[in-house]
Amino acid sequence: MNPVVRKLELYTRLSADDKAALERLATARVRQFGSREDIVREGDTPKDVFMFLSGWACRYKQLEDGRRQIIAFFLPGDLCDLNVFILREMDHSVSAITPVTLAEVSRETFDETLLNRARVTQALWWESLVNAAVQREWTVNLGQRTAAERIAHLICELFLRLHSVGLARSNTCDWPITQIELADTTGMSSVHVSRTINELRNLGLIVLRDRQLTVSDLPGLMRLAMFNANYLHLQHEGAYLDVN
Amino acid sequence: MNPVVRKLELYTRLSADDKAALERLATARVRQFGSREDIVREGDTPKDVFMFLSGWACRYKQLEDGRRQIIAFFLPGDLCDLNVFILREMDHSVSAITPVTLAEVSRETFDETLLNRARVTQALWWESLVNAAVQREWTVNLGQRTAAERIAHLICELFLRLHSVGLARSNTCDWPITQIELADTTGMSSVHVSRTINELRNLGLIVLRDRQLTVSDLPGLMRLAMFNANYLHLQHEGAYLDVN
DNA sequence: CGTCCCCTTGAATGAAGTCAATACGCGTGG
DNA sequence: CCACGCGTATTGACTTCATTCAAGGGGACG
Repeated sequence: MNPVVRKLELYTRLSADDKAALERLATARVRQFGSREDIVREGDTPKDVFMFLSGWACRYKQLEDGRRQIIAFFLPGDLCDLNVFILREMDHSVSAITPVTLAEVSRETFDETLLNRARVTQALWWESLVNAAVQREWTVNLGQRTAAERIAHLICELFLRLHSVGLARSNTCDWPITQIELADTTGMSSVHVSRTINELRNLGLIVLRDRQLTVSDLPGLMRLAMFNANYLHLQHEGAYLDVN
Repeated sequence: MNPVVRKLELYTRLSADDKAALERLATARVRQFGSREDIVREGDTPKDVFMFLSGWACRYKQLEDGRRQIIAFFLPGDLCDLNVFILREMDHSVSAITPVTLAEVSRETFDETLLNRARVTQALWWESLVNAAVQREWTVNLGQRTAAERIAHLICELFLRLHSVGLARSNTCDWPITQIELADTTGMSSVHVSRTINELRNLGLIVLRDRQLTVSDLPGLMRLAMFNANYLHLQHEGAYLDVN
């Protein structure tokens, strides 16, 4: 099933018609990007909404002297800035981490298709409010948590997010990000990321190898990270669907 | 003039009628909060949109063990989460820094009044996209910048934002935040904030006393912080109004 | 006039970064 | 098939930056 539909259905019930409309949007203009390829660059004029269908991507910003901060991860089912086109110019870049498939939807198509579908519109707002909440939590993560807590927190978040779109089997999921990318995400050096991951391994919380992550002790990891899932706002109308 | 109107006019031209409508919203249900008083608390059910009319406020999150991170500042003219009511529960708190005046607008009133005012709606989206961009920039700030750069960057941002709503006279503005709050914002200890501010003073970049900030050398401060104002998206349709 | 909060400064400690060497896996091309 | 190079991960030693602890000063306010 289309991961965007799957994700929005987490929040609200969609009619068959709603789903079909979303499905059409997600199949009309599909594009592929290679691993580590830029999808949009800072300074570009924003044109389309992106619906991420497969693979991992990230938002990032780069300082003049080369320091780079990853600002967000896009997983299948995620959407990118419903209203960017209001702004004249992108203030950040988006890049593929793995090979990525996404659907581009023009502003016009997007508006026409969804404007009078109240439930879809509401679900889209929910999605973008959750994105904002995630961004806030990342601020807390960088500002207050220690190295180990930061990494642990990020792992909890991504694991739960993957779970919510069916991309984690029991306690295992893909983990395509390198330690360098993890460093650029958590604001630490890659050397220290390596040491910190080892710490988590030695605590028996995770197993990480061959780009596969196993969370051996999710409660323990959450405790260490002081992870409170409330900011993901999974307690919603459609939550009952989680069981399926 | 109402700072919300002033701010939205930065972006787009509003008709006299639009302005009057906003003015009505901003005067109907006005509330006052004392210095350091909580305005909403994590866990509350979101009800209203807030329009900040005077004073400074902040969003913050607190970890179980007491560590606190300030996530955003609200200045006069700022709005708070147009769509929060979609979410069941607040995932963060909002607190006054100085005495604060704000207008509460219920979801219904908000929708009724603005839904068919296209320019106002667009301006409100612009406002919330800029908020998101600010949040992203804070992520970069915490993740990549050094102590001095962080403080310098924050000063640049707040100074420009105050300027854009007419709350800075030439190179001076109010600076009501304590060093402890600055520490909770920049993820450092208050001791180190003190030292870092002294560093900026000694470089001749700022003068800060009696809750008044003077930016003696804005270009220098921006250079130090690697401050790029693009994320504030001030290059918009209504920018010509800045001259007045 | 005392108390509380905020700011400042010094000295000791601790966390994370840098530098550097090594190891491993993977793909490419000889 | 093996050699090579490249990107990634790991580990140790050292340095740098920021925190913590502690003490003192100053202003606001009851």
